[in-house]
Amino acid sequence: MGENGRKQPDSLYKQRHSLAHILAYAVGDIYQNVKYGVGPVIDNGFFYDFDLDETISEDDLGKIEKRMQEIINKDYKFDREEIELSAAKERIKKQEQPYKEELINDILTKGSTDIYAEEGEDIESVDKVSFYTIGDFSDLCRGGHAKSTGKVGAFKLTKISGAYWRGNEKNPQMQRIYGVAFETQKELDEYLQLVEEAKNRDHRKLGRELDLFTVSDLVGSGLPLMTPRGAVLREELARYSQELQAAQGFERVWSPHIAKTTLYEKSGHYQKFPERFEVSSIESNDKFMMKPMNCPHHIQIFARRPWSYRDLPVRYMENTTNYRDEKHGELHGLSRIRSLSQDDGHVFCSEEDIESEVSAIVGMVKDMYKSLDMKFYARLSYRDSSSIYLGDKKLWAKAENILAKVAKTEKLDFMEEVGEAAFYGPKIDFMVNDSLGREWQCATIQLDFVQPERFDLSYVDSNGAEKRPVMVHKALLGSIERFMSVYIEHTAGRFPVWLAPEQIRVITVNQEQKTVRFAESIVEKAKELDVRIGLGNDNESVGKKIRSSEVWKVPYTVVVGEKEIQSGEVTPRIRNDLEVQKSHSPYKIEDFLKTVANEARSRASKTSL
RNA sequence: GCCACCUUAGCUCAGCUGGUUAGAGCGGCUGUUUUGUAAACAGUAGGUCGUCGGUUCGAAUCCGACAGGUGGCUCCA
Repeated sequence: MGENGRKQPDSLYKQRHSLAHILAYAVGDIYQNVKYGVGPVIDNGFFYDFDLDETISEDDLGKIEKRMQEIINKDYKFDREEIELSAAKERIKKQEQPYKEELINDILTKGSTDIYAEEGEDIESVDKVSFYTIGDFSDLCRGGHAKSTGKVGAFKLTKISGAYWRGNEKNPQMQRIYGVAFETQKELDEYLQLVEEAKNRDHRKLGRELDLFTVSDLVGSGLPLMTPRGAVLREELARYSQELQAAQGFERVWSPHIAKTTLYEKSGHYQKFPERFEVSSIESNDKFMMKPMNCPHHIQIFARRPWSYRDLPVRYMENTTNYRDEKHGELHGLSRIRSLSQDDGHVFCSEEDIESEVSAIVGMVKDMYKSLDMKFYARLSYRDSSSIYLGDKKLWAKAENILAKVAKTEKLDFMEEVGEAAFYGPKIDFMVNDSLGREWQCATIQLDFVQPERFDLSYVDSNGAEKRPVMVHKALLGSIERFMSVYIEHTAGRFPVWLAPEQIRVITVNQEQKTVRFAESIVEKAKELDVRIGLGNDNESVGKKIRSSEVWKVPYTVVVGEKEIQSGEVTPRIRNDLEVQKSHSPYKIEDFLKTVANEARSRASKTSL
């Protein structure tokens, strides 16, 4: 029973749980020799795992749904029965259900079916288990059901997948059938519509339609290529991140994309990165690898010379690409790739400076997501009592207090989670909400007590004593490509002016010399002001060219013809999501262009025209 | 990597159970038109139907392998 399941309203939870049973009943009716796994409630519905002789495909879902509906129509009561464990074991043995038998055995030895529970650890005295029966289908189950099969709301089977028994790839693979379910058909329809909307906003679809990026089989999967338009978006985001950091004293550094593996052996990353790309040299015996992260490089830049407490904090930033050989099946558009760029940065400071440094970075995160018009909350991740965490316990406690204090003084919307810290230090992860209500981890601030130790970093304090600096890792966007995927879906490709690959499109009313020359003069003036402008001078109707500009989601479209040539004024057509109020008045061309340039510079999310 | 599904023109997709020269819309190109705020008209070029192999008189269609893609593989009676 997942945490997620528990957060649901009780009645909905019971309906979904009941549907899982009904699904199992239906599958048992349709197929021979069905071995049942587990069937829990999940975020928007339920699933059930089966071990079947034949493989089912999505085409079979309709058939199963139909049988489920029949069971629902019969309105069977959910009958609860409590029996002794030993009797239950016998009963299941007779049914020849090996998976259920394993569960019973776990209850017997561990008092729980939790796969993470250690044998012998906190054995509850369980002597009875319950079975729930509907019609002639009976299942071992803790409970939580609707009164009868007729009271389960609206559902739809959605997909099918392979899933290992108890999530362990050494175990047999079972067939998992997923369903979504809600109290009413209306809610179900709304949910399905949201899924549909998400499909329409899929960044891979928009990436193609708006010509932002491409993938090539020859270059390799998970290695996206940025087109001119995509490169603009990417550069603008990256530039903003660096401007925010530079304002807080971060200096730009640069490091090569490969390094000797000994660097990562020393940092401790080598063992922790089985998904590394190794690089061999024909000339030398040294082993190299593509850098999976940047901290060891920045550490080496810091370590080049001795430091005084007067020099601290030292802050380095670099927008650069890391390489990680992710599992093939996990690659996805721009969000899960093998060459990911980070707006990375590292601070080397004294313990006393942690608070002000973290606070400054929190300030950047706020600025960044305000400009991007996205809401977020913070998750403070602390250590628990387990032994995986390295570094001085007192320092940990102090640092965790500092993070909490900063979260309060910065008035962050935050939650605290014990046991979620990195092994090298506590952290703040920022969870960004997109316009469809989904959550993404983007920005992060991580304290690190381990790497300064491993690389023996030091500075001289005011008493002349050698001291160990603390390291702070930070990223505002996280992976820039991944952020792009989130942002493309958040905006549905309707970027604000400062990020739009094409900010203005000039459309000609005809192809007469005079008109074309006038349009070209506007393009030239715009370019002088660093405004990104396109020219729509095809031999097409004005309506067609306006449509094209809309389809490409260009913020401003201006049509020029005789009238504009005479007046020297244009009436920009504004993309509707940017409009504050509708008052399309004519602007002198120079004023219009300057306003657009200013909007871009100020990173405004709405138009001021 | 594992499970299921998919792969036909630059894009979106037809092509029924194998049967003449594989189709459409958009986009591209050429021409006509010279357009005033979300799609003018006509013509035309694009495809060894993902790759390789097999079955067959005959394969886009059936079978197999491989490649690439999509959804999932975290939710524990």
